[in-house]
Amino acid sequence: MSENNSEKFQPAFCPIRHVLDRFGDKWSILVVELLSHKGRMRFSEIANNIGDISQKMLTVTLRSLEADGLISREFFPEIPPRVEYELTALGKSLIPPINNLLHWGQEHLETILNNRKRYEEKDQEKAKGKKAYS
Amino acid sequence: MSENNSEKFQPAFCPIRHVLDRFGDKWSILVVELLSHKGRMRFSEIANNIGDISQKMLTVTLRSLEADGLISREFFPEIPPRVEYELTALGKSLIPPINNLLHWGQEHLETILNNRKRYEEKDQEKAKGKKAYS
DNA sequence: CTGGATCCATGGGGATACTG
DNA sequence: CAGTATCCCCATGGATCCAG
Repeated sequence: MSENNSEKFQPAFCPIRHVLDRFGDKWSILVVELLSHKGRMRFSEIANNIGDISQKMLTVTLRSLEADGLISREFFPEIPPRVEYELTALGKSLIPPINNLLHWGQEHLETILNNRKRYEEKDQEKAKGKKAYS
Repeated sequence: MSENNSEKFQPAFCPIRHVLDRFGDKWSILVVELLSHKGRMRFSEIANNIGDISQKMLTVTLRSLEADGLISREFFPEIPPRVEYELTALGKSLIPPINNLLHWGQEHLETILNNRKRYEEKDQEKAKGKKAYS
């Protein structure tokens, strides 16, 4: 009985965990979103558009997205070399759900920031109250 | 001109970054998802359902979700004490976009895992090829 | 230009002990 | 039971140098 209560959130069973592990990093979703707007892009283009990503993290992110089949990588053996990235069909299928989430974020961002601010103020009051006692 | 190219992904300008910062951690989305299924839950209930979250991280996660106004926290001064968490209206509004993303994940998880596997194999072949040369 | 390889600092997050 | 406080480790990710 007690076994049946803990059904589907235990790490082993649930695919949700895989998804969250996949997009839990700061950059993956951002890169996908970026590529969805600009289409085909070069390495340095992506780096410049994001601004504050190190080239190491960009490389790692692109590799893992490529490994999952979300983006394609085309290498041009020119001098200087050129590499272009693009969303695959699978990658494109990810755009709608991502946009939903981002849209929700834009819609509620102000509310959330206000909530956060109020919460911090309440926290400081409590801290004051404690200090007044001692 | 060159300024106009880098429009909206720079950290300062874009609300997307706030969203990603908010949900970039491993646990927030999982807790929201869990609460959306079970409704009102106690601290230890959440911990048990997730399984492999430390009580520290659960506390931190719950606090930040509460700070953003996504969940409500009710404390019962009994002995032993009891605390119950629940999604707020704002928190509930987050369920559909999250479910979309998770649904996408479930649908494509197998494909992704296969892609990843094939990618690793290709990687190993390349490594072998290199060694054969030297 | 596009990375790979390495070194290294930071902080996220676990383990443990303690409190109300 | 539901945290808080502390210590501490290790992965994440930045900086730098090197290669094709």
